[in-house]
This record gives sequence, C-alpha cells and structure tokens, in this order.
Amino acid sequence: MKENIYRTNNCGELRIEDVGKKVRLSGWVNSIRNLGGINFLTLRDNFGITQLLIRQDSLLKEVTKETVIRIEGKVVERESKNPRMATGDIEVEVEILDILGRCKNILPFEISDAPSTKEELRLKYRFLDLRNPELHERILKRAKILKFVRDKLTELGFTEFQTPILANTSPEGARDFIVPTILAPGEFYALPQSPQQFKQLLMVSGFDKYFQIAPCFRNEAARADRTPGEFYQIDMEMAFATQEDVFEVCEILATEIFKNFTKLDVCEKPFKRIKWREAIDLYCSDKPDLRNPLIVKDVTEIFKNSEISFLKEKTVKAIKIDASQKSRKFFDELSQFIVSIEGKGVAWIKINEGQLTGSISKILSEREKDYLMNSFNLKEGEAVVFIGDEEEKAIYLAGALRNELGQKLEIIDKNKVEFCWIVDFPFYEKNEETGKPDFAHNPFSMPQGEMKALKEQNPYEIVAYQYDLVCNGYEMLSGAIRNHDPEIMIKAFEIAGYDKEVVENKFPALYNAFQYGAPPHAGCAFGFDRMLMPIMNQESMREVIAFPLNKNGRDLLMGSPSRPFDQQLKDVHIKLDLEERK
RNA sequence: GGCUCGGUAGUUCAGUUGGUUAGAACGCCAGCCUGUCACGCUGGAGGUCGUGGGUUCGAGCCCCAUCCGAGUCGCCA
Repeated sequence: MKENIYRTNNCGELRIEDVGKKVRLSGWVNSIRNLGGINFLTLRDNFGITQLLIRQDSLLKEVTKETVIRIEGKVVERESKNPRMATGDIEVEVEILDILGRCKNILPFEISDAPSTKEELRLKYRFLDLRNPELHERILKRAKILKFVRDKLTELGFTEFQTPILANTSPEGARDFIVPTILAPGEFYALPQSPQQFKQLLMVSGFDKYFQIAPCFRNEAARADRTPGEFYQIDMEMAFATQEDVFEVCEILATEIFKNFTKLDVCEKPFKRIKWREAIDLYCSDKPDLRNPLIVKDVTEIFKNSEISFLKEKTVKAIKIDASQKSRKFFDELSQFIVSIEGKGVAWIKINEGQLTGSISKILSEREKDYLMNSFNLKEGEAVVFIGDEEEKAIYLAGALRNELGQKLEIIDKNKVEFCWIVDFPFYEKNEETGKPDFAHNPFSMPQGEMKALKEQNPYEIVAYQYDLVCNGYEMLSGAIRNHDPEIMIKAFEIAGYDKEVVENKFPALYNAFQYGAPPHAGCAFGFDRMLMPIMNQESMREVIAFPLNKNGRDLLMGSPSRPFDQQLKDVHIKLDLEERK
C-alpha cells in the first residue's frame, strides 16, 4: 500500500511486537499530562488511543486538548504498562509534531464526560459528542449491524431495492411531510411514511423477495420509542409466502442479530405466538414484556355487587405477587404510581402471618374472601393487587401496573431477550364517534377467512393476518399478509363504510395493479432504530443515531426546521399565513 | 396541546425561614514537578442565577407571564 503522509498506523493497533518501529500517527489530543520535564499525551482516532511520550516541552506549544496533530516517533516499551488500554504495553516517543487542526475554543464539555452533559448541549455540539468513544462505538456498531442485515437477507434470497423518497401522499395513518416543487405549482410530493405501496407493486412486478433499509417519514410527535419525523425500517416483502414463511425469516434475522451483537441470552426459535386477545387478557398489553412473569387476572365478576365502591361495577384486574418482604409503604407507592397515570390507586390484600391483611381485607365479604383465596391459591407472604376502572382504562392501568411491579420487584431478567409474536389482530374496531366498524389497523391486510369471513362473520370477530414482533416489551416489527384481491378489498372497505370509488381513489396504483395478476404476498418491517436500543442497552433512541432530532423535531446543530428565503417560497408559489404570536 | 420535572461559572451541581461579597468539583490560565494514565501540589481568572414584569427596605429563593429542554399522555398501524 502507498505510504500515507498522515499515518503509518492508526491509534488502536500498535502492540509490544511493534517496539523499535518508526511510526507516524495522526489524531486528536485526548489528554495532556505534564509531569515536569516529561509529558504524556494520549492520541485518539476512530480506532483507539495510543500514549505519546514527549520530552521536549517546546513541541507542545499551542497543543491543547482536542487539537488534531500528526506525530512521528519510535515505538517503545512502557516502563509502567496500562493493562486497561489495548495499546497499553507501548508508547510512541515523539520526535516530530505538527498541528493539523487547532482547537481554539474552550470545549463546551469534556469529551470523556460527554454522556453526563445536558442533552441539549450534546446535540448542539454533536460533532464533539460523537468523539466520545461510547457514542462513537455505537454509531460504528450500527453500521456493522446494517451490513449484517444486508448480508443475511441477501443470503436468504432477498434483493435490496430503493424506492422513491419524493413519493405521494398516502391516505392512511400518520400525517405526511409534503414537499413543493418548481415543476408543478400548487402540487406536492409527500415523503413516504413507509415504502408500503412500492414494495407491494414490486411483488406485482414479479420480484420475489424484497428488502430495503428504508427511510420513513411521519409528521408526528415523538414518543419514548419513536423518533419525531424520520426513522429507518428494515422493510421486507415476500411473494407466495404465508405468515409462517415471514416468521421463519424474521426469527432467523432477529435471533442472529441479537446473538451476534449482544451477550444477552436470546430465547429460542420458534418464538411464542400469542393471539392479540390473549395478550390483552393475560398481560393487558399488545406488547408484553415476557421477561416479566406476572400475569393479570380479570376479577370483574366477583366485585360486581361488592360493598367496595371503588371496585363495584368496574372492570377489575388483579395481579398476584410475592410480597413477603414488602410493607405497606410498597403498596402506597404503587397507588401513587397509578394515581400519577390518572388512575384511582390500587387496592390490595396480603397473607401476613396467616392473616388476611391489606387495604380491603376488612371490607371484603366472606364470599369475596373465599373466592379470592381459592382462585389465587394465596400462600404466606403472597399478595394480590387490584385496580378498577372503565374497561379500556382498566386494561391500560393493569398493563402499566404489571410493568411497574416487574421493575419494583426486580423480577425482570435484564440478561434475557424474550421475543413473541402477537397475531390475529382484530380487523375492525368500533369507531367511537359513528358506532360503526372501522379498520383497526390497516386496510391492506388480509382478513382471515377472506371473502367468506367478510360476508358471513360479525365484523368485530374477524381477525386479520396481521402480526407484531415484540421484544422485551417493545414493538419491534409489524407486518401482514396483504390483501391482493381487489374484490375482497372492496368488500372490506364496504363494511367500513367506504364505497368502491374510495378504494380506487385512495390507492389508485395498487388497486389498478391488482387487476393485472397479483401474487399472494406478505411482509413486515423492523423498526431499525428501535431495535438498536436493547442491542446497545440504551434507554433513548438518540443514543444510537448520529444526528438525532430533539423531541420537538428540531436539529439543534443545523438549526432545522427554519424559515425558507422569500425567493424559495416564491419559486414554489407559497405564501405563509401564520397567526402572529402575541 | 395537557400534565410532571428542570434551566445558577465552560461543564455537572449545591444554595438554609427572603438578608452583607452566590459556593463546590471538574475544566481553563499561570507556576512547580522525569513514569503519568481520573497524575500530583500551589495560585488565579471566570456569574445579567433562562427572559420580562411584580411583591419587598432587600429576591437565585415568593407571585405572574414567557422562552428553552427532558419525561409522559393526546396523536401515531
């Protein structure tokens, strides 16, 4: 290889075998330790850190932390080695030092201490934040995982595609980002919320297995597990495939990614399949964390005519726990938690030294006591926690309570990865405003039983070939067998109160394409950023993205979004009509 | 948009019932120090307490408004 004027080696690779070599290194000054007459610097680059030994103070003139320098010198064995450094057996005794890029300003934060800095500041100086080895490594790991995904899917017979970014508005789901163009005054592109329609069109075009590391754009606010604006999906689609075919591929991909890139204990294939209804009943969630062994029991019936007004005629959910070490304070804190998420608190009973104790123990009727003792088979130290509310809220509260109990009781094994499929989502749900059936998720998926089901079944009992892959309580993937039959599509829309023209107008390309011979096809998409969180053991998605937006969708480094210049607006015939802030 | 929490030195934070000159650690600057690796020692500089009003003899602290950030809910397949 041709000699590089900046370096013969990187900062992560020199070892004891290299002692005696003349080397040239370039990088950022990571630290300076002046011991008087002798100086130790550490030099950092993308690959690691190497210690430099500098005897002449004059070489260090104008060298500050984070200055980019190039040095030449000899690799020597250290007098005192540092076993915590990969290069800790050696150092480079510097003969020549050049400054390549000055660091003139006082740093807004220490690079080594960046993770404990206010996030606002980290994002404003993201280029410095990214120098911190922990974040730096995560971004590099992200690239390695991407490569692994590409290789694995290619090996499994998939072909990578690219579909338009300047796409068209899609009538379902989130709001679009719209993009004006000088080519068509008054008309707009929309950034794709996902390549959904394009990938289905590719199936109609006879391509067999599609994938794309797809940028997706949704004009909606952020959430804990959702970045605002944009995110990436590992988007997949397969022709002539059943639900099980999709599952098989996803299980291979998911387990191999976690096994290759984490030390976590990954559950075995095939993953557990849980019907949506069952998930709601057992876990009060459609994304249960299966590391948490607690299950929820519905006890609405027993309290139906209860004296306890707080539970009477409510939907009542109960969770049995081992509370042998827990005092009243524990339950008070649970109540506070439930109140903090707008519930009314918890009721509880516990067997303590053979006695039934707890907040409602004295007001339970004999019948209620017998029922609870028998159905929960309560033993010494065990407790049951109850919440009561209107049905939908009770489910929400119980799901949150189950998670909270999992945390507080420390019964969640953080070293495990538990996947499960949530299957058989309802196809329709009742629209609260109209009281009529509406699509529960997306109208592209195939109802189970197909046309026969649509014609003969109660709409609310129809389930779809629609599935989510849940990992440790995160929804990591969503997918479906697609409805490729225009007749079934029209019937499905008819039940939801839309006529044929709506189908034709909403999805003209897809609807038209399906008239020319469409293969049965199915697919899914992993939320890539979301998947990286458990892999990298991070609570925030911003820790796995190089240049994330903040929670309000702002890029604090680049200053976007921002007002366009007047000329830019004129070019696309846009006038702003803003309400002035008072 | 609602709710919760936060904004004090370059950074991370402390700051008592409202009371004189607002502190600490790290960083920065200067000096000393030949084996450090979170180097050590001595000294120094550095503040419109987010912003604007108000209450008060007196406000970092109390009140009102407002901006910014984080979390959460609405929203979002």
